[in-house]
Amino acid sequence: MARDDNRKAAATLHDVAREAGVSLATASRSLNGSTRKVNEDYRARVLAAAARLNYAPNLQAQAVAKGRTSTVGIVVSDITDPYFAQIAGGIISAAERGGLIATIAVTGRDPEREIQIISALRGQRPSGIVLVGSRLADAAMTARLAEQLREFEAEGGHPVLLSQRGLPFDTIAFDNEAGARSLALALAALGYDRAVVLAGPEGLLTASERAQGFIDGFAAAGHPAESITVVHCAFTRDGGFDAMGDVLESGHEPALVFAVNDVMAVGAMARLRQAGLEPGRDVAVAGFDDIETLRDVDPGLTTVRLPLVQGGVTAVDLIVHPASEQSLVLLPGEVVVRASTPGVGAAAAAAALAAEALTA
Amino acid sequence: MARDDNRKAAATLHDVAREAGVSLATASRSLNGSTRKVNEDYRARVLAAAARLNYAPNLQAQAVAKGRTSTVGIVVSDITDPYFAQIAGGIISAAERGGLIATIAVTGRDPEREIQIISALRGQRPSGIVLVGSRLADAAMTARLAEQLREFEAEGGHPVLLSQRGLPFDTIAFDNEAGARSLALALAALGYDRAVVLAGPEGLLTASERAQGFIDGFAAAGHPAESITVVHCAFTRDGGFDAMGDVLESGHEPALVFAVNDVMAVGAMARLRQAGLEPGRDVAVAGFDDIETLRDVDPGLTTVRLPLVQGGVTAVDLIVHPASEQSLVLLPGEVVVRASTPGVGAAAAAAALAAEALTA
DNA sequence: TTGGTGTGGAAAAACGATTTCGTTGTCGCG
DNA sequence: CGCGACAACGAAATCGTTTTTCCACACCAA
Repeated sequence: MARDDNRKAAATLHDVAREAGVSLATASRSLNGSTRKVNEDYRARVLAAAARLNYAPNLQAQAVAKGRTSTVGIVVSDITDPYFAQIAGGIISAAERGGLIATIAVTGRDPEREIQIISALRGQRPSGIVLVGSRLADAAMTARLAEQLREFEAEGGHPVLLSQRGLPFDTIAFDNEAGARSLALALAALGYDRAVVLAGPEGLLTASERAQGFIDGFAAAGHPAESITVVHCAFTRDGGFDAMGDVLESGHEPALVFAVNDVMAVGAMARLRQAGLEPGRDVAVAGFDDIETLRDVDPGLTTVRLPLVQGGVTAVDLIVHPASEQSLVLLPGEVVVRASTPGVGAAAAAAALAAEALTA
Repeated sequence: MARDDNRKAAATLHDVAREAGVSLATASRSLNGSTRKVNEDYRARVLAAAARLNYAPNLQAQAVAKGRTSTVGIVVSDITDPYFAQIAGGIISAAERGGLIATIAVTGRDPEREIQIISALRGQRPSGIVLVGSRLADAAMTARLAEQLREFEAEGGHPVLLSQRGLPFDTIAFDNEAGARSLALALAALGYDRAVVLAGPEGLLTASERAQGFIDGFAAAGHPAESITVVHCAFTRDGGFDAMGDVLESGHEPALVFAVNDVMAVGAMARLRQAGLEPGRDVAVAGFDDIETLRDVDPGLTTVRLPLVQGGVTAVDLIVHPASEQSLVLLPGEVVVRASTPGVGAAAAAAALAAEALTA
């Protein structure tokens, strides 16, 4: 049979009211929370009628009547990237817990598209928008984006920036700089005194914060800037892979490679293996993020664990319970040392000894 | 300053019309497609006014007026699982290309919650719902779910099932059985004649299809059912890890382990290492899905590549261009042999030789 | 000039909810 | 018995759109 037969319109509140023999207003009041009370008999009648008709309130109509929706818009660069997936997971589950519907859009890392998306999202009149991902150091673009967000805010919406600082809105950021600095200190303590930094694209704030933090940490440990070689590349697995290739082809075989995110680190490890070098033995590798899916790579990847899910949850919190003033939440990372950076020389021996003691 | 100062309501179509000095109808007709034509001068005036006021049409109101939205609802078990993330990525990008907004909800693998979500989603009046994830072999639950989906369809919505067969709606499925069978044949050709199957939870269709396909393939290669040990476990990384642990603790050290998805396979590999066994050398391991993020694990994981993104894209296609009859799309997988299953004995030597020839 | 036709614009009626406000009914108290 | 207070119901206004209806006008052919 063809499929648009026996199409029946969805039951409306009107239908429910008629079925229950009450007025529209009463039906509305009994079905959806209202400040006013309604007689228990009536409420029961309405609920029964609604169940009988399989009634589901038309959210769009509710939204028009109330002037606002219970939706939160999520904007990410790429949902297949586990970094964004984990953050989005936190946002979605927190939203559902708070009775909000999550809407999601992906920018593909295109700032122009990002602005379009925000503009389109405004039409949805969501109660909040969570914009996650890094900002490029492009002043003109940033200004246009800020303009859209300001407009959204003026209309009563609540924009939250996640993992990107510097715009005048509620912001949740991971402390990339401090995390990278701690990581550098930890690695220096393991005896590393030179490093190659796969630094991601120039102008991408998240990436440059991490690179800079690492350089600072190394400096604090007494290693001058010259001990570090910075290589720029895409912020992706392939970026790490290719950049590692460039380094190797330049004849350089580094003792330590720091990739500014885990996905890049994995790419770099793959490239090392392709060159016959074993990560963790011939070349130490460290990453950033502590992506869950990558916790089982071998050798275990030294990295900085970020509370990604918590970041998402906090963002929704800010939307549901807005503070009276603009807030900035800075979430710290935590260094996790694993087998990919075993250490060198005396420091390595000491570290191994400590590990031994720990297991015993 | 406190933040709800100078809140100005969003510009409405009414405002635009007044600003442009035309009627509401004219404004509507010039901004959104309509059958009737409008004078070019007027249209220009309206467009200019809209831009000036930074007008974004209220989608809820449009939806109420038109009786339908241009939204597609996505329902997944867990967005942080890369399997779902990749599918969702395909859906979202295809939706955006088609001018649809994507809404997303996660069930956390709870069938009860899944039904709730569908019901709530109906209230959004989306043009389509893509339900991705496996069905449990629970007849009562399935019937209730089908009831909700039927209702949604009757209201003019378009439900699509992705990666789960057997319900009377448009369906896109991956050919788990054939994929697993091919994998088993390939592994048998490599000389493996016994295997442990980490089979996921009992009653989860995707998992059991893969397990059964593998058993069939092994049988087709001449190895009887007794050559396979089936162990049930959760469909997650930890499930694979724990099940592998159980196997090892039972004193069994298998030559080949087939985990019914990649994430489980990675868990199993981690557990093997913990027991001092090197995957790919001491124990061969195979997975299923060919998750992108896991393509760089070492040793490379033998698996079956599924066109996950394409599955998502196809689902949206079915929503945008509905066929007149119910359709079933079966997407095939492709066996990818990597270093985690090097082969045994003469077969291994032959395989290595062939590989050699290929590189030369 | 007249009648038909095609095109554009203004006004009003949906759409499906919420919410305001007026009406009715009940109860307690003197 | 009458009055006021209070609770709860229902009619109608409202939200921001689309869509229909109807009117005005220009153009064309006879």
